[in-house]
Amino acid sequence: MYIQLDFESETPIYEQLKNEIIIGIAKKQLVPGERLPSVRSLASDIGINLHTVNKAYQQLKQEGFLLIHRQRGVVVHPDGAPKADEHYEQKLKTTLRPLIADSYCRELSKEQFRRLVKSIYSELEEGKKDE
Amino acid sequence: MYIQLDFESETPIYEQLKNEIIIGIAKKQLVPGERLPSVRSLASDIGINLHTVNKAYQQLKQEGFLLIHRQRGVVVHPDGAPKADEHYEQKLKTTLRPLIADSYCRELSKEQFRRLVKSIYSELEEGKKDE
Amino acid sequence: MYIQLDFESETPIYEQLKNEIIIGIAKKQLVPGERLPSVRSLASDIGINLHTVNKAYQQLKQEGFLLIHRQRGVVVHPDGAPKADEHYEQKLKTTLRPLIADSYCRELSKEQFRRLVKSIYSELEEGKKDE
Amino acid sequence: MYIQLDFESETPIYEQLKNEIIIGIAKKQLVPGERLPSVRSLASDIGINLHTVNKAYQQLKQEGFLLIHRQRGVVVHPDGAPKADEHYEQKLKTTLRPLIADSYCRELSKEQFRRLVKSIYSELEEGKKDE
DNA sequence: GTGGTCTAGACCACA
DNA sequence: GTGGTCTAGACCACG
Repeated sequence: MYIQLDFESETPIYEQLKNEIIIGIAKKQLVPGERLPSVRSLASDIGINLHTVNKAYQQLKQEGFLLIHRQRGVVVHPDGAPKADEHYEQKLKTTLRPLIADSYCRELSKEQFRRLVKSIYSELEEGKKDE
Repeated sequence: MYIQLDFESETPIYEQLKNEIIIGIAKKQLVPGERLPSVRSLASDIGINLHTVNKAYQQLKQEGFLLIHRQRGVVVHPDGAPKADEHYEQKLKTTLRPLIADSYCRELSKEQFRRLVKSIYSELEEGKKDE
Repeated sequence: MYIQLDFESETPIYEQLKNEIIIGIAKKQLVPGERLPSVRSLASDIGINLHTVNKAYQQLKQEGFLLIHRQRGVVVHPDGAPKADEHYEQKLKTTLRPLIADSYCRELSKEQFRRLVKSIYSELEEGKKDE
Repeated sequence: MYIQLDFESETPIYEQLKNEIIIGIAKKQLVPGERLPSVRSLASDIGINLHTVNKAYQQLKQEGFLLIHRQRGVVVHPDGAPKADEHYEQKLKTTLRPLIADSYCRELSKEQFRRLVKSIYSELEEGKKDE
């Protein structure tokens, strides 16, 4: 699994890292129960700070994506991530609204938006092969 | 036009304000050429600092949504926002990917996602009435 | 003589107006001794504030481009503008330096810059015809 | 690299600072990838407010001269500034026109102007030595 | 009265 | 220690 970070991005590195891991899980490149590199080794692999990796891991644990065992280290949560509920949908909607409003102002058509979303789903579902 | 801000949110106030304005433009509650409140009056209306409003205005000007007219003050750009191009779509895709991956992990179905997007488009298109 | 103002420009209107008049003089569309419209009429023609026109006229008088008679009104200075001296050249250089540095960083070649300057001189010298 | 500001000037401090940095880049006293002082240290060095420095940095980032790197701080953009295009040339011409018209009225000869421009190019190209 | 500039000082997120 | 955000208050240029 490749982890691509952009050090010039507005998005904090730990956020980017979280995203990459979540995408990895969505693509099934990381499967439930699978072990992730240790904080230390991942940090040195990517060339970032220990604390940064740790922050990403901790938050993903908090959100139910990862489990952190004392012995077995960090693993993808065997039961999968918590399921989307009403509250989750509302939050997602609040995030999506400004993005869609912006694209709407720029005259990106509904159809174009739909295609864009579809292409992302394809990426995720075809993802296993890219590993 | 109502502007609702969440002062507890992680999202900076000026970002929320930018979003509200963009949504207002998308809903056609703010029309091209229309004048926006002065930084001072809007700031005191919302109960925030004028510099915060100014930052939002400046960035929206920079992005092509607003114009600073020497006689009419701050106005919605008469020509509308810059049109979406290939680069814009790529940026949007990069923003959307982690959101979709996350919802995918949480087993939010494609159909549910589609409905969510559709409901946002409805909001925007019906928006004029809410004014 | 056409006066084109951009109300969205960073440049103050009175500055733009001054520039237009100076360009008019350079192009000999305005000749020494020629009378300019009154503050009042020019202001209403262009659709700007009296004070704005007045400010432009006053500064041009200060700089030696115009004469303001009580009876004859505002006229182009019969003796022409004050000649460039060493101090003037230094000031010009200070203004030009950042412009050239900027274009230099953007890899605009010396030759391109030279052509650009030349095209402006041509405009000025051919200007009489455009009147 | 020396930064000389004139606190009495009409030109805003942040503008002067931007100009100094651009000149520094043109002179290759600041090279692509090189790190700039932090807003705080530069501000205290020059004796101005950190927000003023920040404004200059932000605008230069926006214009493509600088990059904010999460690890290395503020750096000169590794790819150099964006290249001059047709639009840039037009903008430059608009800026140059009044300057040239003014000097033309004051009977500064084309040749004198040419020499002045040339001397600025020399400054820039010899600049490395002045460091 | 409008936006633009500048200062000062505080708190926070990030790495 | 870095930049990012927010507040507060002052002065000025512009129209």
